[in-house]
Amino acid sequence: MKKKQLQPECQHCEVRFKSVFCDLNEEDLTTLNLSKGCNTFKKGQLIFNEGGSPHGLFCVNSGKIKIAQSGDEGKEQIVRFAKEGDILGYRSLLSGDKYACSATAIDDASICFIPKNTFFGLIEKNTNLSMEIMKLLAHDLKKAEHKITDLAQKPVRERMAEALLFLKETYGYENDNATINVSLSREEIANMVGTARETVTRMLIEFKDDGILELVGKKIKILNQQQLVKTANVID
Amino acid sequence: MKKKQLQPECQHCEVRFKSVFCDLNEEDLTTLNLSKGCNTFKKGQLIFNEGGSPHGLFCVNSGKIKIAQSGDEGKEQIVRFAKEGDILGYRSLLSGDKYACSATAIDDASICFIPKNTFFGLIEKNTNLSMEIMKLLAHDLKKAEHKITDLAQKPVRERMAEALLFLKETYGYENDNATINVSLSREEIANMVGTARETVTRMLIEFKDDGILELVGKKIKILNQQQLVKTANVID
DNA sequence: TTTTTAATGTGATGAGTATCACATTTAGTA
DNA sequence: TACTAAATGTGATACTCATCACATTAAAAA
Repeated sequence: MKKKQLQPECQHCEVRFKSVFCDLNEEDLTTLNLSKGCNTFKKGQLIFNEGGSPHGLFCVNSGKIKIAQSGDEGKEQIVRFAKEGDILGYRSLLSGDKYACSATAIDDASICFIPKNTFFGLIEKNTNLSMEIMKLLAHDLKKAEHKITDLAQKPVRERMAEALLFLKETYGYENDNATINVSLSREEIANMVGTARETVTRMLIEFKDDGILELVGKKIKILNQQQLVKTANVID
Repeated sequence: MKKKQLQPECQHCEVRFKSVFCDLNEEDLTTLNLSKGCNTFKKGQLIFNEGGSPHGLFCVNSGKIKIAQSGDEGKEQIVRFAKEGDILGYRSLLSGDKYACSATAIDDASICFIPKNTFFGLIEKNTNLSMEIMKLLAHDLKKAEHKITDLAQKPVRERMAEALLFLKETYGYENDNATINVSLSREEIANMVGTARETVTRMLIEFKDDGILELVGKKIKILNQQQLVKTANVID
């Protein structure tokens, strides 16, 4: 029986090349590897909590994560998602704030933790890493501002369609090349779109009746992507 | 008669200390000064346009600027504001995209332009500058995600109150220590809050009737800040 | 399995706010 | 100054979508 590799090495990390650490040299990689720790999280488990102090950076080995903040009367608002190769907690770490969001596993996940000092040390040495982080933040900001415009101006039906396309972009398809590779509750979808759970149910059924989707439990299969794009009414 | 200083020097720039360039050394400052150009913009004038290619960074000497994108059916959505000491166009420049927003002067402005190469050169040399940019982006992202949650969950009245507090934070008061130091049309306020022009009118009158505000033309005077904060229903 | 709990579906109802149409005021221009 | 255009105010109306209440189904626990 093969021994379970609880502490994978950064030098041989498969997802590193998809990450901001893709260009690190051997020396830095060793530093990173020696100071990092790896943990597993069960589906539903909290990774970090809104209001807490960041002590480092999380680096996702595998699994799916939602990043959300609590709004009016504690209602969850999902603002981002993460997957393997993504990092978590960088926003708060860089701005020096407490966490403005919490991160929760929406699937079993394996996540490394990189202490604050190690991370800042790497940034200081490594212009390329800084650049990657800036690109990441700039990309997040673009997405966020696009979402602001959507929320302010688009009806639920369009936002719903756009959300499904976004989930497909983020997590891809299952083997059938049609089913979105993530399971979210209707409520989570609502908290992502900015609507009520009941409205999500109704919209999904509408889309199904229009022949755009097929629904099997929490799984969503896209039957007519073109129609979905049209429904989303996206310009870009 | 004193000669008009069309090309102010970075070395003696008053607003530099409020900016991301606050820690630049003399050498870098000279580089910056030699390659930069300075322009004036009239109220209403476009500084850069959504869809255009960024060739550099703008640095605001004086004036007030709105950063907006066009959403559904071309409707303007204001996503950020800028003032003296702020930089413009960094998001697109860093992510390598075309401009996702346009920037327009909402007051006569004086703005320097820093060529792309100069800026990236400075970033490469200057860890501290990178860090400042990262902080800036992280801060913007935090604000944007907060706004997402607001738009998704709060009623117009609360968002309206929050917008007024935000404008006061950004541009401060006039000499009377009560009037918000910026003039926006009702429509611009609507495009900031994510509501209709008519609703802005009604909300402002509501606030006035509640004794929270005084309205003189486009100027808004805050009479009862405490009540305004309560109305905004902000947690943080 | 049975029992319990959570998640989802469904119809009815109403609140919040957009939209429309037009009056009125303000600002810009001749 | 008068004239024109733009911005703002105002009431009526309509419509999207949240909310509530409850039925139904699925998942978890006993």
